[in-house]
Amino acid sequence: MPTGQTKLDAASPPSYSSTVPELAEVEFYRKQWNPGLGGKIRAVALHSGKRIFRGSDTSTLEKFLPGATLQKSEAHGKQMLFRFSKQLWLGVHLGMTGTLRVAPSGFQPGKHDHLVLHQRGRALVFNDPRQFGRLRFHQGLDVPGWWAKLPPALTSDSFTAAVMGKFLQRHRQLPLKAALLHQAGFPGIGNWMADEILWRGRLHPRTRAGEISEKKSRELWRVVRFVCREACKIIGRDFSDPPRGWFIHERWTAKGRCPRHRELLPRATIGGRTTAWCPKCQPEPVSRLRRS
DNA sequence: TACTCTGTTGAATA
DNA sequence: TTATTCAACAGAGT
Repeated sequence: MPTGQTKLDAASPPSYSSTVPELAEVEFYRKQWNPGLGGKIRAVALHSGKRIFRGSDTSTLEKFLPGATLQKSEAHGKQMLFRFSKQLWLGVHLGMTGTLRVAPSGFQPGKHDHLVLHQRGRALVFNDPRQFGRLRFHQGLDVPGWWAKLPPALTSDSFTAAVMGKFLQRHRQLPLKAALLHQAGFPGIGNWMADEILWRGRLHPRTRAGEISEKKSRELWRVVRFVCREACKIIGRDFSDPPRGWFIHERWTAKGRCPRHRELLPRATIGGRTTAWCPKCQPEPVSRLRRS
């Protein structure tokens, strides 16, 4: 191995600090099972009774999935849906610590490998130590109801500035940071993406969602689109680092500095999550200052 | 050893 | 109806 290289295989965690799956990371993990597309499931191994399967009957999964063929997969925000023959579906949410990977045949599941789909020549593995994720089994001609009801994907044509504006108005009292984390309006946005978006939009994370001007709202919409598209291109492809100059690189430690002018970034819990911002680019909203 | 921190979702509470 | 808080969980760090 060349000097200075970390020991990483193809499906290993990212080199930057976020291991938590958001929009782009989910897309990356979805593709990890691609080698199994078109392949028949020969056997299933799972940890029944684990929280990860909440709401699903694992015995029917064990009964019906063997013999079925993996046909297709899709990602939508933080959700994934795997379609099998025989009208079988597997919904996957990675939570905070979930991953998908391919292992060699004969794979022996470890403590946190809660689901293993054995195919000829390989095993499709779902691993999640903390089990904040979820596996949902569904039988039926149509996609599961929860999948059909997902809000417009942020990179799709149906996520318009008007749709976003309406959502912000409905939750006008929420700090923008909390609104961006709301999966019903911004499916796929997580903590680092929310901070990245607010920094680029030059909006303080505590700004109330209903408080921003039409113009600012439109800018925010453009930034949401940009960050989602770029992240999918960069991270979603092969888990590469976003380029220098992205806020993501600075927001992890107390020593982070604004990429624009090296201002030290304060950190606080906003919307229940650790949040970093630049006081120079993202001034505190006026209405808040008056109130306090 | 014991304690804190991590960040997602959904249930409970206000 | 919407906003806020907290439990679920496991491991790394102090």
